[in-house]
Amino acid sequence: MEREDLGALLARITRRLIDAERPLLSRHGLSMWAYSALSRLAQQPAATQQALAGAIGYDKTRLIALLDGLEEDGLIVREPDPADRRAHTVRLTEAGEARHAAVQADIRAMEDQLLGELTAAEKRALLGTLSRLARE
Amino acid sequence: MEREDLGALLARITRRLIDAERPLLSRHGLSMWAYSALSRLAQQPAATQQALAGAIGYDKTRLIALLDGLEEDGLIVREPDPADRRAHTVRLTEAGEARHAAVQADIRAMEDQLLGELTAAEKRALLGTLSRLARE
DNA sequence: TATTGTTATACTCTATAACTATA
DNA sequence: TATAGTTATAGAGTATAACAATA
Repeated sequence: MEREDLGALLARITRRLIDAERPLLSRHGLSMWAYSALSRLAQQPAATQQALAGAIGYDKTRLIALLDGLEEDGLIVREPDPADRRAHTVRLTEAGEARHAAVQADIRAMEDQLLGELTAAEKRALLGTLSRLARE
Repeated sequence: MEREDLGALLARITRRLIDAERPLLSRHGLSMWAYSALSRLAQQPAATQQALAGAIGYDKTRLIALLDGLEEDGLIVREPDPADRRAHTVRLTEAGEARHAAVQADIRAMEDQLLGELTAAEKRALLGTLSRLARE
């Protein structure tokens, strides 16, 4: 059995993908973590900043500065939760939704090119299996 | 199309895998990069340290301290290349081979458990597709 | 007493430049 | 002059602890 470790395979592919995403993101003025937060918020607003941090696997203390920047750019808004005044809800603005959609379109195009050599069935199988593994 | 970005999927799975590997590696007294270097050297010795750094995607300046530690532990040996006395070849010792084999066995077992819910055919398809994507 | 958001601090990791010895 | 290995230094990224406001 001369195969590579699964972790080594995934790490190499992930690194390639990140290298390809970096210039796309920087062209839109976003860091990787900023895009990660926007993507999460595009699915659903966050009830607390801590929940958002947990959802994207980021640290709550580092999230502060990240959200500060996104808010300054008008891409998100923080609003105090009337029910619990310690907490702040976080949601995308219209500009934030537009920015996220534009970046995601670029990233999907890049991914499609990378997966170009796969057949449609292979692509479906890959994405399906990865989704299952990620969900657990 | 409500799927997640490929990069986001891969990053999540890779992080899960790394979290699962960390305790295994530390039980064997190895860092992630140390294991990465041992894995590469188990495939073939390195003609130069720079070649090894390139092969595992690490920085040549950071590789120094890593190899210092591995050499001190008796897992690798550096030998000056008689043909070019600037260069050092790097290869595993017997102890290095044994250590690598032991760690890899643990990691493979963990991976198999993680992939446990997949059928044999799905596993083959996944590893095959990932290998192709990693190779390019 | 516990939790949310926040700040400050220390620590680790990574990138850059420069040195030496060879070629 | 260019390259392999090395060292030193600066910068970015990350983790830990502590604080104020609220529950």
